[in-house]
Amino acid sequence: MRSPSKPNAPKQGAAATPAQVTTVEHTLDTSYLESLLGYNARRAALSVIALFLKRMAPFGLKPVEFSVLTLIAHNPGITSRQTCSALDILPPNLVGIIKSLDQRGLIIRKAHPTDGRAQGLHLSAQGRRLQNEAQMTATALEGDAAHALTPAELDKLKALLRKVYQN
Amino acid sequence: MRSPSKPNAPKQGAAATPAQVTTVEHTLDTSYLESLLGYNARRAALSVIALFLKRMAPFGLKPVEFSVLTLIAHNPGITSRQTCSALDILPPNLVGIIKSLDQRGLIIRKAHPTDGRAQGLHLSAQGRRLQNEAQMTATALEGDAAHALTPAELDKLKALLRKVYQN
DNA sequence: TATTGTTATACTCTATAACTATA
DNA sequence: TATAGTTATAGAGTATAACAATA
Repeated sequence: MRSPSKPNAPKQGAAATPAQVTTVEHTLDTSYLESLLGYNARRAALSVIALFLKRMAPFGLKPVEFSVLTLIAHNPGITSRQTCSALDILPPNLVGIIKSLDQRGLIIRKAHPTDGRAQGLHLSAQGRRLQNEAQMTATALEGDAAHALTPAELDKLKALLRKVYQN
Repeated sequence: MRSPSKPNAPKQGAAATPAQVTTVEHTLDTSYLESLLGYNARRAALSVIALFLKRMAPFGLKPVEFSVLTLIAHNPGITSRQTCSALDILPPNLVGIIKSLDQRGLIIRKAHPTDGRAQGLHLSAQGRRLQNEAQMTATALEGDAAHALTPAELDKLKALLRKVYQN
């Protein structure tokens, strides 16, 4: 997470000391790194995810688990393989997640109607309830994670981000 | 990485099949996830970083190593502790990075002028050359990572991202 | 022959506790 | 007493190879 411990950011009231700054003043030059898309995207993502983790803790859901649950909710009968493609997860790494959600009684694995190898994923009644509450929490979190942005700016930001990673 | 294997994205030419889609058509509904800031920020960050990793491989630099090297280049004499704060890295995790850069002859650790516990970090001549080339590569990468965006959109995106994680 | 779900496994990243030497 | 750098270590996340069952 590493959130509540960042006493950085150039204090505005810092009376411009001439040249030699021998004191413990954190007047570091990070301007170049802050000009890079990857650096900014990663820092922003970690910041939002830190808040996500805190708010989702009561539901026992980490980001990927929420994504999987939400994907199943909106696509009943989806297979593991499709879930992997959609979320860019490797199949071996999804196995444990699915197993965990299954053991918690949140999802149900049914035999696939046409493909004997695959299995369709569905939410249980309990899973539907939890996903519904979690989704409302995630939606409410949006404004808080980007409290420095106007709603229009937030929409613009998300649209630009999608243009970066889609195709 | 997980880049060269994403045959997702709703194909435009897909003739709208009525209702029952039993074929292996990946018409998954990911619209809700794509409405979330955290999801979009993470996907975009991973996409940019994947390209970064590829382009920086010739220099033997991973994102964090590049960040550390660049921070030292622009702030000669910076301490490990300051580096940790600026990049949101935990001290134990920086030790190995510094040690590696030192053993590669890219940085030099000098005794801190006033604090006997600390040590100032500096680039060697070789480190300066490598950082310079890597920085030019990173700058050139910007446009390619966000080829779907105009230069103005890219600037706007980075400004919005900074507003999310700063303060 | 190719694909789905799976196991086993390795490698990286991130996090906590505790030590030493200096302040 | 607090801080800088460090060690050791645990836990999460991410990656590859290989297998059985089915297509």
